[in-house]
Amino acid sequence: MATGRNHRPATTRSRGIPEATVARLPLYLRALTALSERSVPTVSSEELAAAAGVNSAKLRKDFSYLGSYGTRGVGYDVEYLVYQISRELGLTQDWPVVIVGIGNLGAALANYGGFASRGFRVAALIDADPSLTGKPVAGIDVQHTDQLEQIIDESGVSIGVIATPAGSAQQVCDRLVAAGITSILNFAPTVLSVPEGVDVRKVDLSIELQILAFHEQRKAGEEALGEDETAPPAAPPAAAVTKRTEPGSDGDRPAVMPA
Amino acid sequence: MATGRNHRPATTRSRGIPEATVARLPLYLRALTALSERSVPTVSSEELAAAAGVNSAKLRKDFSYLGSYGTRGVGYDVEYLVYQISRELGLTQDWPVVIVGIGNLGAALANYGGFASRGFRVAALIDADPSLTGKPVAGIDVQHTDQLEQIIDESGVSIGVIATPAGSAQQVCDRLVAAGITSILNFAPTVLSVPEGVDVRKVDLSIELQILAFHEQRKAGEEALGEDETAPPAAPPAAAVTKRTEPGSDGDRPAVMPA
DNA sequence: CATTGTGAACTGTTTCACAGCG
DNA sequence: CGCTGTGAAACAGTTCACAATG
Repeated sequence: MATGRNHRPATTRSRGIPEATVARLPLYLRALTALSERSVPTVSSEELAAAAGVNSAKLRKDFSYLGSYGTRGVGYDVEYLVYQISRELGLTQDWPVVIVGIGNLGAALANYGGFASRGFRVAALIDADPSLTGKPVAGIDVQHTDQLEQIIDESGVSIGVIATPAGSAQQVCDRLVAAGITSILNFAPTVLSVPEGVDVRKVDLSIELQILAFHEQRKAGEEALGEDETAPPAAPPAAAVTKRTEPGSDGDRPAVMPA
Repeated sequence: MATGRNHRPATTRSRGIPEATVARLPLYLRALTALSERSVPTVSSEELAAAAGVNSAKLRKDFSYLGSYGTRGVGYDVEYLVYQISRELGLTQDWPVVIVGIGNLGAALANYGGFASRGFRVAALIDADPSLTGKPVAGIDVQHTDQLEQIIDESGVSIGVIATPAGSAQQVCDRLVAAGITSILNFAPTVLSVPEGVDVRKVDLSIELQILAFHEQRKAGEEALGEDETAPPAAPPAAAVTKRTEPGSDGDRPAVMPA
């Protein structure tokens, strides 16, 4: 899900390039990089699409927003495309990143290799726990939250990663924003509110699992419907007992379509 | 990003409920749970929407797919909605999960609290490194990959989390699927291919950062325009010249710096 | 009479299908 | 001829705006 904004026009065709396309560029880039390493000179939309896990029409449409970088009858020049997409994504420059919250997750992120691979560089690690201060994680000394503003100011970071507990996320976010950060990757399970102009993307394990559970449940229900799953506990709308759009007399029973 | 399928009809209105809506249910559930803990009895679409970070029309539309659970002039009964959404998401049942790849990330996931909170239970931890076998992580002994099939068979797990290096992800995926797993949450930076009927969702740090970098770059470019941006900096498709690793002395010049 | 529930309009995304071109 | 690039059609998701109603 592309968050980025909270309300606002939302999907605003960034710079002519649709959000959905932007979200796929990194995927293409990864596939292209692999081809490049194998010294494959050109690739067709069909092949590249397969490698990236999308269909070829979508890929061609996506590339068409970047310009006409292919050669009809031949395909795309791998190196050239790698460069164009990198440039488009802004990966030809260095992006220092600060990670706040060096718990299990924060440490894992700091150690994550793919991090450094594409122009991203961990510029600082920050945590509120004084016992961590000065300790090295992934080769970088953890600094104390008190220094947050100063660190951001000095390192010129514009991307912040929040890996703190949910309870402190908004506070950390506010400080990051006040200090000049304009892009945030949030791993804390909370909705962050930020001022206009600041982008937030979130990664939420528990949400992903819940979505999987939803589909998993459907699969189970399909093969053996007539299931009664869990009891019909829950109280009805309580108070005025309200009605029940009532799709079936037994009320609760899920399954049946909403019709 | 809502993957789930690789090709296929994609967004298939699951059980009448649009994918986009399903993806937001966990968000509503979280906000509702917080209200419930504060013993708030009812909530309006406006209030709940604000807490979940969406707009109220969207929220009402989303809820309308679940049924008519609100009361006009009043709002929604918090407890009742919590139950209905939980049931819809399949969270009224227990979902054992197996995590494969107990490196920094896998360990962080195993320790992640929000994991257990909503019906998800770490049933087993698996890693290919023999030196980890038998060692406890988050209170659970790591088991060796050799046991994978047996573990899955015995624990009746249907959701698998892949936190291995990219190189082994597809292989692990294949084994999980062969052993009966039908939902996979993939943290490895690779496109997994799975047979029809298996859901895959991916969480990819580096992709999220690249998307942020794209927007960040635009912001930088905006404030200092006068930029020609569309300029044909890099080399043209290089008809037959191919290779370009060399972007050109000046062609390189990326946008201004983000400061 | 505040607030839900929802048709209808709209905006964004995907897919189709084929003209254009190397 | 093969493959790209792209209008146009189809589809999905969001927002509007208001009638229905507890």
